[in-house]
Amino acid sequence: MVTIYDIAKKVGCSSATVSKALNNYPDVNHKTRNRILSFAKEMGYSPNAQAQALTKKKTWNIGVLFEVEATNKTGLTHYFFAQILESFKAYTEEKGYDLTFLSKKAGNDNVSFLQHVRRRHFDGVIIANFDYENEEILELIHSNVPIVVIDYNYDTVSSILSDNYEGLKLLTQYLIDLNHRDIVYIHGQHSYVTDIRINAFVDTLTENGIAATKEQLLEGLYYDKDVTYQKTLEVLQRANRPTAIIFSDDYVAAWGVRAIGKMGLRIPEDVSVAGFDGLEIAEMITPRITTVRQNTELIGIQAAKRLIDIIETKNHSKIDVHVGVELVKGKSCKKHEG
Amino acid sequence: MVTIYDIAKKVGCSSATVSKALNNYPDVNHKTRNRILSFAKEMGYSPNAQAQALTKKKTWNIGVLFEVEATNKTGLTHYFFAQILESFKAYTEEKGYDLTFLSKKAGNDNVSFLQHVRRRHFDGVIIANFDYENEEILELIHSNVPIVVIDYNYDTVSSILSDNYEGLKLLTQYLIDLNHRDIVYIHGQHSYVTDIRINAFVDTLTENGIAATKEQLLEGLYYDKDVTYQKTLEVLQRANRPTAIIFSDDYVAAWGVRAIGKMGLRIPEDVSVAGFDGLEIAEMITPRITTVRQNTELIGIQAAKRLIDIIETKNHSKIDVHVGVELVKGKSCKKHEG
DNA sequence: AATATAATCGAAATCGGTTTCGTAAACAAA
DNA sequence: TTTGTTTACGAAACCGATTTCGATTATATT
Repeated sequence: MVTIYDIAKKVGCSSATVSKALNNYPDVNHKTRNRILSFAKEMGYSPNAQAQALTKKKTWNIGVLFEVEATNKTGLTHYFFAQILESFKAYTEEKGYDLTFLSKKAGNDNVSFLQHVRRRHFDGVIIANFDYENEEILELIHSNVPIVVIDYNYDTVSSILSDNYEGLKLLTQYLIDLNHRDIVYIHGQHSYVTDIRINAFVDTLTENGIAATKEQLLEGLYYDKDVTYQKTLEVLQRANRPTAIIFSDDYVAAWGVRAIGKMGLRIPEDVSVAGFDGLEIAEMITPRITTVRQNTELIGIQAAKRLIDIIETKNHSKIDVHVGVELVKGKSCKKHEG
Repeated sequence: MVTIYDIAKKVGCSSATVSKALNNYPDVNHKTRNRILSFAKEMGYSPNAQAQALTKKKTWNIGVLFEVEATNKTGLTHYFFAQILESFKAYTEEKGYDLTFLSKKAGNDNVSFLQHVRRRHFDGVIIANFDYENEEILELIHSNVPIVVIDYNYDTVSSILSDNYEGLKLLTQYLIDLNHRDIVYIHGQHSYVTDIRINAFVDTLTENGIAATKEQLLEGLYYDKDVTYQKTLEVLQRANRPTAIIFSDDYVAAWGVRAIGKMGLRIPEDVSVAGFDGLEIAEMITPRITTVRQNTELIGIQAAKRLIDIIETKNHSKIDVHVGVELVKGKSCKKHEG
């Protein structure tokens, strides 16, 4: 590897001058600078990022914590989070930051997430994780590391969230407008976002003069097809079958559709179905599933912007960004005649 | 941040001794070592990865080049490659390596992929990219950086590949056994893998005494729903409609199914359909699509193993790993009566 | 007791950069 | 001509580790 010392030797100057020339310091003669620059190019010089990080206190590296435990869909293959990460990545890369996954191993030893961050000296960390109350996550959250969180809300950390209340309100109102009264919401496991959605669901029913019953809420698991399949069968076998089912997300909705078919029921003639997230899958299934699209691209960009802002201004203050959602009508809901 | 110098001061020894204690050198007294270790823990010491990388010539960092250009599904959201990356990530992390995406920006300046690698001093690089003949990729390939490539074959670089020949042979033979003679293969853009698959398709037809015609091969684009949709309509409007269509992958097959439905044709009664890759989508679609499952988990693991082996043994010799495939029968193919 | 050997430690060089500060030379102002 | 300013450069300290090698002390051997 070519170093600034190699260049200095060739040019006949000191390493300090080479460094200055490469970093556009004003106190380098024009001719000297040009000689240095052309030699650097000719010799194929690349600055050593580790050495630079040591002196400047900046690694141009962002840690990514995208772990989805408690489900069968992990991190990268999680349709929803993968989209967010994709968009986040595009923005941060454009700004010159590299993305590195946060793991619990570093070389030969086991480390906590925070320790990992301290070792690699990430400039910041982006978190999108289901298990938000995990101790190691909390340790990170309470550290002084620049952090942005997606889909959760901590007291002190900036977060990016879709307008989930609006989302479930739109969906519920849409079904009510289609004359549905007996709507079941198979929601995901409890979390900040889930609670908001449940509130929106119940509020909207209430606002429309419909008394919400306990039977209308069923706890499932986000992105878990098996649990959802069971819960769906359970609901369908009830004496008074609901006329509409809202699933926690599009992925499980797609499997719910299968369960409904298994029972010999038609969608939307016998049961109306809705999902959440706005995954492409919702479009691919027959019938196309009505859903609420979360703007994953914007979520990723906003998260990136906020994080880079924290990093570069050192202003850690909590700023939450809310991203709008959109009702996407498929072919899975129909006016209830009854 | 706590450094070894801080610890040395507290303990009353030199930084050299601290370093040795932390690295299990034999020439440190038992009591001294324990004092150092307990102080290190108490003070919350984390070694500085940059400083370590500078002296040891190892970053414990692997560069990831997962870019899928020329399609609408980019990197992370590419169902197939996301699965591979997920598995690759699990294995490499277990071995202590961190994964960092390779980009074309580093801090404030634009760099080539190779320059990026030189800056960050990645221990190795994993490549899974459609545009394998891209100049910057070739520059990387021809460098001395430890590299493993997925889904392509270079003269000098180790690669991991599914047995694509076997895959398309299984599929074609399956359709022939179902009495299909007029089978159209809407394959992906030309590449190492595509050519193998086409050969397998043609060979299998020939082996069964069926003369392959030009009309049976149509060039589409992997993971591009629009192109596929058009090509599918084109095929269906032919005077002599094929009885079976093999799509380049499950994703486009799912959209092909839609096109077929649009034409008022039934699957599998009017047309049999098959995909490739073994994506979950193939199972979610109605009818379930017959496909060839690529073992993404094994591909990821093998790639990780090979790369780490190159890194740790410094033996760059080209070793190719072939991963078996499996025919997965759905409900999209039916015996042709005619 | 004298010598050989083992155990323990630290000074110093090194990795590849950045940045401060002092200085010499060149130029301008008095 | 003397003084004051720029301009251009480099020595040296520093970032946070690792590692070699020499020195000192303690222990074992004869």
